[in-house]
Amino acid sequence: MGRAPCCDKATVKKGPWSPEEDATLKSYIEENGTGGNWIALPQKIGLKRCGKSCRLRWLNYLRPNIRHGGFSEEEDRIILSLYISIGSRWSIIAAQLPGRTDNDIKNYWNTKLKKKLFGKQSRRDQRQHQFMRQAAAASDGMMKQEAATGEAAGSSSMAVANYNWHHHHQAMAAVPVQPILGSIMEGHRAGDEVDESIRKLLYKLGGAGPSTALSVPQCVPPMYCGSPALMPPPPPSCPAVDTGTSLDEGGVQGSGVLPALEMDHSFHFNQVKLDGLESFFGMSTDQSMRWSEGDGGTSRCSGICGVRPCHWANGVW
DNA sequence: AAACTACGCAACCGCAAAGAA
DNA sequence: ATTCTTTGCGGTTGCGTAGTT
Repeated sequence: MGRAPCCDKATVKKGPWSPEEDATLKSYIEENGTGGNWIALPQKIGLKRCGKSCRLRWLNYLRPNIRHGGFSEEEDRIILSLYISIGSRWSIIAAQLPGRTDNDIKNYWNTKLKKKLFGKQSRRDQRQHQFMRQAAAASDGMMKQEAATGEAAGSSSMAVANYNWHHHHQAMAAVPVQPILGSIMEGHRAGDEVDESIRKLLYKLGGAGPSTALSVPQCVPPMYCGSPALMPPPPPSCPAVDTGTSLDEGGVQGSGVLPALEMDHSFHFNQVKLDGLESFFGMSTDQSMRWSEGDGGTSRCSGICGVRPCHWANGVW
């Protein structure tokens, strides 16, 4: 038995909205609000539209103070750093950019920003796409682990959503996007721009103490990225997995020193993404982790921890 | 000028979470 | 505690348009 459709697809209108439909929906909501029930709304106002479609139209287009296009450099930076930090959680990213919708940001990322950052090479683009999916899956796994275990008190998503990124990015405003990426690639030097705000955010995201320099092993199964407390014991054959290896000591491309070492946590969280970035820039992949989907959806880490390969599968090293 | 390709954006789809009954 | 409904989200698709051959 299939899933019940949210509306009668035979009678419901699809495709682009007409100005009349827009006007009907807009004027009704402005006068009466949504009534707390999107499903019932279109019938109430005589629109042959699915409730979900109405909601989407309102949120992405008709809502007051919506801005389309014309993303500023600052917005680029915000999107970039949030993407690196939390992945494709567009609604959270949108919450930091007043007037922007998640759909807009998602489209902007997919069509422009990604190319702006990574260049426009189709082969690489494909690899990147694949890598992004894997990275997102890894991030998701981690976030879900946290949610399931009550880590990151108060829910990571909410914490990020409530965080004021403008504050942080005012401090970063002088740094163009490319150099930010560059600094990440060089070992996460963010220089003096890293301020208290991001520390707080990462604390919320990862649950580490606000002044704690995290120590994380270099080879971590995707579902544990960023959650050292949840990790299984290290593989006995993995020399890099000791208790004191933090990223600035060689975690990712080596030697950079981040003033606020709490950043380690965030970057480790996204190490898989950064590894992907390395490959796009033609940097060595020898020491990059390679995530691959195991049989039956099991995530595997085929990491090469410095010297010897280690392997995580099905909950064991 | 026509055919083809790439791009950008709006909208749809399906899943999962949240809330109500 | 369970089931059902609604909402929110992220991924994907489809269409119109601009650019290229």
